[in-house]
Amino acid sequence: MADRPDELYLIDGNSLVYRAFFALPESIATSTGFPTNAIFGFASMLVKILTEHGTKPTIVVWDAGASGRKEVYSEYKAGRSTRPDLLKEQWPHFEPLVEAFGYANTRLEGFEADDVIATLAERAREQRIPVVIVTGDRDAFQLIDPEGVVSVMATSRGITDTKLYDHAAVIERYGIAPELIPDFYGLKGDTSDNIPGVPGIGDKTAAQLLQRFGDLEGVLDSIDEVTGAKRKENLANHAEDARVSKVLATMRRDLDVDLDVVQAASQVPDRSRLREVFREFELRDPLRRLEEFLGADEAAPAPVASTEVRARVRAGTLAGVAGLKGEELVLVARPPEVPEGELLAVDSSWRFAVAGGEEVLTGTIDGPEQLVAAAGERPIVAYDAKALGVVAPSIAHDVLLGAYLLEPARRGYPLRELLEERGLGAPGIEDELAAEALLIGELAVWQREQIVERGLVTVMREIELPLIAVLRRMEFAGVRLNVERLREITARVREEIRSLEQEIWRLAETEFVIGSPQQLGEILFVKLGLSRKRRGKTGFSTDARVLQAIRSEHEIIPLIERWRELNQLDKTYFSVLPQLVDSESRIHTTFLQAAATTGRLASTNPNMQNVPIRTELGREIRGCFDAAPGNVLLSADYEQVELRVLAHIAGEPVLKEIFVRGEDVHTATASAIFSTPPGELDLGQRSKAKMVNYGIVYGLSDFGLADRLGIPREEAKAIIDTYLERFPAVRAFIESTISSATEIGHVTTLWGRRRQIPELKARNWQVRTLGERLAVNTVIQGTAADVMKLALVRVDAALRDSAVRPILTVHDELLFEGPPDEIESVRELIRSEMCSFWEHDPPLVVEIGVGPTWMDAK
DNA sequence: AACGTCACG
DNA sequence: ACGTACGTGACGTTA
Repeated sequence: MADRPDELYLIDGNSLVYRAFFALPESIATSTGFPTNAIFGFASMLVKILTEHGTKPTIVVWDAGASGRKEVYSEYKAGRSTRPDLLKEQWPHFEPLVEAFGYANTRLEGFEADDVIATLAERAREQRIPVVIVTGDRDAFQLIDPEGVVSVMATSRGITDTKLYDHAAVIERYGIAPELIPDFYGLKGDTSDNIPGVPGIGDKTAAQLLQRFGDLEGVLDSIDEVTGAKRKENLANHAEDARVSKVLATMRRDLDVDLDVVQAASQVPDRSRLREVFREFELRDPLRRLEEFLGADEAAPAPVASTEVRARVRAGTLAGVAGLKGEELVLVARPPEVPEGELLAVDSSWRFAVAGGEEVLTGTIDGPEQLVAAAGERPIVAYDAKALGVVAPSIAHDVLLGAYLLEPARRGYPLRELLEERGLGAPGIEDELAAEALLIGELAVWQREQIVERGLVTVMREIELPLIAVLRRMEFAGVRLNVERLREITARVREEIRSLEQEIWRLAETEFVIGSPQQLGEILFVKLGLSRKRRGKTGFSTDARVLQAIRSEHEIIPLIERWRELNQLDKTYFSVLPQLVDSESRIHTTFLQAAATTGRLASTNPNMQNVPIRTELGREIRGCFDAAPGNVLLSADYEQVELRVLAHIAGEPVLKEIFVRGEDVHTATASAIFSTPPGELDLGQRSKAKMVNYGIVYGLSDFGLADRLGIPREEAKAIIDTYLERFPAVRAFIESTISSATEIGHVTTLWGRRRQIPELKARNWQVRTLGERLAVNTVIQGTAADVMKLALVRVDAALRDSAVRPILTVHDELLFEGPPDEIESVRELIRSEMCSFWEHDPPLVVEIGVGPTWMDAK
């Protein structure tokens, strides 16, 4: 924090404001409805810089023209939509905000902020004053110098996500030095500024060409040596475009800016004005962080909570709402079926609406704690209650989950869409949130009827609703990542990637982009003439199966396979996970409860459900997820849930028997279908049987099985026929599932979760057979999902008084963390909670492992 | 935005 | 006559 005191911050105002505006939902607004998304994002950014780097001399630069670029290229920034109205309204408020921070605003008529910043940075650099440029525009990287005087803080995904780039970081990210950034954009273009570049050249190719030929002119001079006929042609035809693009992307450092960088920048924040502005725009979270930073030495600020409602009909208070004063109530028509006092809606900026009696109270609060206090014991009806970030005491209904249970095959469930479909429009209330609350209420009423009608009450009440809080706690707990260990592996792997890359290029006799399936296909199947297998829409397939098939034809293949494996791990884990850890080195995924059509959960940002395990290196990555000091991990896996579910639902005696006896199911299946005693089977037969077992679950066909096993279709058909003969109840199950689904249009799981299967009605054979597979698979996979979700709810409840907590679920596995002795003492409790609700034949079996890391626990 | 590829269950 | 195993999410390339 207290690094170099005299670091100068140069902020590209336009860039950050635009980013904030487009990155944040338009629904962010004050309680009077004034849009504040850009203000919120911009302020958050400034607060972040302030709290993380301290009070620094800062200049915010604004656009005041196009720096003559339009004359160079008339289409410059064409196609960029004019400033939206919602942003226009916010525009007058940025500069006063900057002033309140004590920062200087500046602009130069006729020029873009970019060039002013470049000029100021250049001046500072000459005086060897360290500069940090804050912007969302990547072309600013060209200003970074090798001496480490000028660096760039770039916003990434969101708005407060930033990364600091120095000379080395740019090379690492782009493969070229900062000085070459204009050349780089000259080649690849920049869609956001409508800079054309050369068609067909993206990041990778541009970097590679520059590495090879030095700079843009070098590339254009050596077009003959460039690989690929099309690329050659494009370069030749668009050489002039590239030159113009480079000029457009080059920042001017020689403007006549009348400003003393040191003097202008050094001001003190005006605390009371800051508070005033933040309060005016109801920027609660940023204000809280700001207050923390400014310190408690000053007089305690007034509470932020406030309520304001336009359509005031009568005044009153709502008992039990803590921390709120001076509310005004709106009288509205409440849907009579919504029980009194249910809290109806909260949005992401902590505005809320409560239906109480015949009133709806709207207002704003500070955050989660206050919401829980305000809700008290009253049940909540919300849209995506988990996303509120609070573990609410009682959730009566969630319209997101309701929509999901009613139509699990949909892609998404945006609230607007759900309301629109029900014909729920504006109810004539001015306050938007109050209106939304009522609409959600009405939607909830309708959904509840439908849920009853379709037999979904159990799934909703016993599974999905109780699960919300459990998932929220797991997300909140997170999983610890041993960053040190991960870094060691990273270094090793990147080294290997580099040498593989060299070797691959050497064998190919050209430096191509290995990660481009198109270029790789060209090399393998045209240049090297290896056997072509499948084709995709755009060219030859080069996927793992194809490579496997032609592995012996050329020594380059194994290298490519290895490169793919390593490169994927590098990009997906090594370069991402360290960015995601919190201050305690923990990673927090988000579980998606309304995503998978079968009823399974999904996980995102990061996806913790596809962390590698099957390869050696994959296991090493799992080994990086460990328990906090003084704790261990416990992993509890259901053994063969899906096949057990199949055995139960189909009522298949032979399959049940296998499980009851505790035999290896694949070996036993092999013995049955090959009519061979288990002891005389070879490994190939077991793995064939395994394929068949999975195939059954997925809705197999002879064609698919033959393809996977690499055997003739007749043989595959024979295997399947024998299987279905030996397990006749499975055949009956498949047939009856399909015929009933065709008749009634849907299938259900053991707990009543339901999926509509319109595919079965399709005229197209391909779609119809897909429907048949979906029908069978959904019953099995969906029931297994029910099992896991129920287990989670039960185990979580059983562990309420324990120091052991669930932290992850991966379809048939649960991961827990806790002190070793406690872990031992709850081990059997976990097992029994996971199995005892399933009083069926065959029983469920759980395998438990304990260890310091996720890998050891498996 | 579409496609290809690949990680998991 | 058709030419596929089910369910996810993340990443890179290319258009």
